[in-house]
Order: sequence, then C-alpha cells, then structure tokens
Amino acid sequence: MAGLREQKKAETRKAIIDSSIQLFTEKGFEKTSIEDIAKQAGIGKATVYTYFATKDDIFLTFCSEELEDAFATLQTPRKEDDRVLDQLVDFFMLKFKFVTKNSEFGRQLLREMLFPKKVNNKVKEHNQRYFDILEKLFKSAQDRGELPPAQDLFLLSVHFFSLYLGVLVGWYGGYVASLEEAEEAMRNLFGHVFMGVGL
Amino acid sequence: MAGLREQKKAETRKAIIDSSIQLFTEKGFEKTSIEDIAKQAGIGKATVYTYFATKDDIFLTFCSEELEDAFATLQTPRKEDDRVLDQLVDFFMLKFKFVTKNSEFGRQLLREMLFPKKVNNKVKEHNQRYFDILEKLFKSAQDRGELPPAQDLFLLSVHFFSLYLGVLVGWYGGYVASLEEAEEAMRNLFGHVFMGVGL
DNA sequence: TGATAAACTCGACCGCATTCGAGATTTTAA
DNA sequence: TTAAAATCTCGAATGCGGTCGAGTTTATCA
Repeated sequence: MAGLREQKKAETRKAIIDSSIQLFTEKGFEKTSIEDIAKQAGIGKATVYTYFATKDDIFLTFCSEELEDAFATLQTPRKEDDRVLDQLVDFFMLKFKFVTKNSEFGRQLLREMLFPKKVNNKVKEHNQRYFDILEKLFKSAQDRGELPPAQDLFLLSVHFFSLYLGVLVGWYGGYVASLEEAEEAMRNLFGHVFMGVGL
Repeated sequence: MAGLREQKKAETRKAIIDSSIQLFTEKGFEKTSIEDIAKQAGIGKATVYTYFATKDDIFLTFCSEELEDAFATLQTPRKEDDRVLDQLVDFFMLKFKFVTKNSEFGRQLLREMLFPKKVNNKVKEHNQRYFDILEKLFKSAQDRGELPPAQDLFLLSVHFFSLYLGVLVGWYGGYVASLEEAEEAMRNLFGHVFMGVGL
C-alpha cells in the first residue's frame, strides 16, 4: 500500500494542530506544554517535533487557523458610500480588536510575525492577503476620485500598515488605554496622510 | 558602618551588568545562560535574581548601556540647512543602522521594547528621550517655516516613528534587503506625510 | 555589647522546551 | 517473500530559566 505512511502522518499532524488549538484557547500559549499537546493528541512528546520544529512554529500554525475567521470579516465589502478614511479605520480597527482581544496571544503573535527569527513564508502570505485587500480598497477610492490615480498603492498600504503598528505599539506600551483612544489615534494619524502636514 | 550593604550591592550589580555585556557581546543573548553570567560575576545563580527579575530585564539594562552611545550620535546637532525631511531620514537611519547592526540583538531588543510582557518604565524613558529630540527638530522646522505652527508635534513624532517601525518590520520580514532600500523606503513614506496623498 | 530582626546568598530543585538514540514500523527491491 | 534500508516513534536525558528555603551576614536598638 503506497500512501499508508503519508496518510498517518497527515492524521497525526491534524491531531497536533487540533489539540493545540483546543489547549491554547483553553489555557493560553505559555501555560500549554508540549507534553499536554502530545498527550491530547495521543502521541509521544518527542513525536511532536517530527511535525513542528518548535513550539512557536505550532503557534503560528494555530494562528493561521484563527486568522481565517478574521479574514471572513475583513473581506465583507466595506460600505461603499464611506470615505476611504473611514473604511481604513474600520479595517484596521477590526485587525486591532482581533489582535488585542487576548493580550498575551496578540503579543506573542506580533512578536513572531513582525520580528521572526528567520524570514517566514507563512507570514509573508498573510501579509500579502492583507495588502491585497487594502489595494482593492484604494483602487475603488481612486475610481470614486478620492485618491489621485498616480499613487503607488503598495507603498500606501505599507504606510497605513505602519501607522496601525504604531498604534499597536502604543497599546502594548501603555500609551493607548482603550479602543476609543486607539481609534482616535488612528483617525488622526491617517488624516495626516491624506492632508499632508507641510505648508 | 552605614552604607556597607549598599556599597556591596552596587558592586555586585555592576559585576552582573559587566559580565552580561561581555557575554552577550561574545556569545549572543540566547547562548548566554544565567549561570554563565553568575559564574563570570563570581556569585551564585540565584543571587542574580536578587538584582534582576528576569533574563529579559538584564537584557534591557544591557541595552540601556549600549543605547547611551547611540544617543551621543543622535544628539549631535543636525546640519541646520538641511530640510526637515533630510534630517528625519538621517535621524531614523541612524537608529535603523544601530538596531540592525546585529540582527539577533536588534530583534530581541525590538520585541522587548515594542511588545513588552508588562508596561515598562525603562522603555518609556527611552522613547521619551527620542521623542524629545524629534520635537526639538520639528520646532526648529516650524521656526524656519517648513512646518505650519499648528501641528501636534507629539502626534507627528508618533507618525514618523511608526513609519520607521514599518521599515524595520520590512527588514526583518525580508522585504527590505539593504540599507539603501531602507533609506529609499523611508524617504518615500516620509514624503507622503509632508505632501499628503489626497486630491 | 548582645540578641533579635531584616536582608542577602546560593545550592538544590522544579517545570518545560528541545534532543538523543534505541527499538518499532514501513518501504524497497531482488 | 524477505531482508536490508529508510523512516518514524517516544521514554529518557539534557540544559536552562526561574523559585525555594535554610543558612549566613548586616542592621537595629535596648
């Protein structure tokens, strides 16, 4: 029988992911040990390392599954009559709420995604999907005449993403204490970009 | 004798910091164990924890010492005839070079500073010093008429800081591969802010 | 000064991520 | 079919961050 091993491996892998999702959700990342995961998945502790290089690696896979839900929300078409500024604030506040919903979870995720130990394609794919959504949003703003057609939309995406990061850092650093403050900061910062601050 | 204990404590503390600086520099953060540090400082492992709460805490103190050097450079008066945009690029490129000089060091530092496990005053002080420099820079730009006097300078500092973060994330994510690319990205993003991208 | 309190030190210990390596299982090929 | 090669499994061992608590040193004050 050809694929016996392959099939088993796939099953075991799925068992590890499922167990991780359950335990991370129940007890959080740091409180869940590899042994817990192994036991829950019905395998030996060392076997986990055949499938995932490190605990962080499992975490990122866990996040992928979680983030799928977020995408569903993020991709629902924005209200068309909103200004692009409002759409952007909506978009990033959704991300913001998702990431900060569980503080420990968000911190871990951000550390891994933004400053990974080595360049990580899983992360790149995620970012690409976000940037695609943003570019679509900007394109339709151009069609409505809210944005000049000459803008480099990727760079613009990076710009707003950076501002979103800034607000997140403010949150984790204790400068931004509530969702309201976060939204206000975003709106002000985003405003700069459209109006410019020069003379 | 009154200050005997105080004095000893100060000496021990200094011994820990010196040992840490030496070992972190020699072998890197992750390869240096608390036991290494203790041995090098001539004390017991557990004693280290009388002076520093966690290994991360030692790391941040280590960084403070390192960052002092950076401040010396950052505070040399910018060339007065530069445009504020050039001054900003200079300023943030210096920070950028400093942080990315040693990739592992920078990653660890950024993770701790930007997404700390709990709000950290040491970090806040650092940021305050940076923001002070930036605000001074903006003020003199206002005096020269390069910036309208009504701007909220703190928010403006946050804005540029966020863009700097974005470039750093690009670096660690493998999108920005060289210092030249980093500088170009910064210049373009900073440009947005002054000109605005609206119609 | 002496004795009680306060603070400091550190070897031993704990929990956990990660690695080792010996044995079990599956594949390959004759 | 079968036996050697390749791959997979997992209990045991390792190394490290962090804590505990018993013993030691210093401070306090009658």
